[in-house]
Amino acid sequence: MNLRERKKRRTRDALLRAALELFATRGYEETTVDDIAAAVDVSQRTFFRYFAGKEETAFFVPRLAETLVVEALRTRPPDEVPLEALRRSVLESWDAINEAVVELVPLELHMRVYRVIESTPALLAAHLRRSAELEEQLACIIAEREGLDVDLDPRPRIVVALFGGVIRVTERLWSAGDDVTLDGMRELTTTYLDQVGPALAGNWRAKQSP
Amino acid sequence: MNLRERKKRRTRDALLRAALELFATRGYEETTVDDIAAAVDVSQRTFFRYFAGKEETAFFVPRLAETLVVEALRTRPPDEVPLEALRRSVLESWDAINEAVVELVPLELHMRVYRVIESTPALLAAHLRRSAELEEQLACIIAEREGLDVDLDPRPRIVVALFGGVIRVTERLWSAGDDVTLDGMRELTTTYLDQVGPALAGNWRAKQSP
DNA sequence: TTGTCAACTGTCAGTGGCTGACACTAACCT
DNA sequence: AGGTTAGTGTCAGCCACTGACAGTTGACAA
Repeated sequence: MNLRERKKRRTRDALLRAALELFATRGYEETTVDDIAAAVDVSQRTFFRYFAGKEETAFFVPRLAETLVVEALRTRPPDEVPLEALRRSVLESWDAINEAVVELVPLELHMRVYRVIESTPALLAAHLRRSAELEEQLACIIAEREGLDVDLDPRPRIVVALFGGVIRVTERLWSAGDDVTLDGMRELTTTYLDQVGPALAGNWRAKQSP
Repeated sequence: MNLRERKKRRTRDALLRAALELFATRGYEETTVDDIAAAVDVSQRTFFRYFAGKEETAFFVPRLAETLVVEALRTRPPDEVPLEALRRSVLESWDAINEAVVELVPLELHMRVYRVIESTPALLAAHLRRSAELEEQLACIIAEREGLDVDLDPRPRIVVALFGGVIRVTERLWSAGDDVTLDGMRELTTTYLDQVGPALAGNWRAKQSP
């Protein structure tokens, strides 16, 4: 790797870490791009040569995670039932994310940034849009696995929407709670997904005391 | 009603219509706040005294719709099963929205704006965030109906997430298709919701030819 | 080693969304 | 009619972001 390339990577990493650190401590809206650039001692213009916008820095890790989930689902054994394939893809991709990024952005920092994302309207909106795009990709893969046409058969999109909803709920609970380990997340996800069947079974009150 | 109040309402309505019309024809990002203000012949500053931001004008109708759905769900008979109560609330609120707003923003204009919302990343993101907030409210109401605690029992949030997912999918199909009537939407929603059960039943391939 | 090319960076000027401060006008009320 | 209050315009300024141009620094060959 070139000196040039190394230098580039170094300033990009520095910008990224500075941004995330500032977001996590001071808050997203309270952090200006000038602040981030100043913390790395480059011009504001340079920041925008590495990132398309302030937002992009906040979603660096989530972005990686998304690509890994897609990859994981693509390589799942085709005999698995859709919901099961999705669940396993997510669970297995978390390890990959952690390995790939822990040097650059420690899990603890990522957690703090995630809380900022959820509590900052503009970031939350962006997060949900990204999730929607991811779900669209996943629906297409599921449809292909099952030999269906996404535009003719609604079921792929429906399962993925349901799955995505559950994931979002668990993510929120996870980041709000105090067990911010990977195993905690795994456990939470599993129990919630197991609730899906019962939740749709109809009359809950009748089912609670049989 | 005062002369003052009438004047206020008139400029607000004028700003709203001008904004929506411009969004629908020229596009959201291609329309500046100055354009909107100029179309009504007021200063830019005045625009911001009526709307918190450019975005708010785009979501004027959706905002009304949200409050109506919440109201509808609140007054649903308590013996209905959750998914059914949700479905009926949405279906019945559409008529109310149409009545309440058709003078100010004709259905046809609203449709064009809706397509702009879906094709403009920033607006789509905002739309999804609003939906998420609405779903949170609905989950709380459902939980109350069923005598549950939203934070202890995951099922209210799960059904609402599923329901919301289906609604979003149908909305997209509806606005993309050519039957943009209310009845078309009603029909689409009904059929899609009926697919929920089968979609989760497990192995689709085995079920397709029994 | 040196000179050339290409890539990276800084500076500057400008746009668009949005806000605070202040002065001005017009509607309200007595 | 005259004082009060609400609504408006103007101006100045912040922040995210972009294009244009010039300066600097690593890459590579002669």
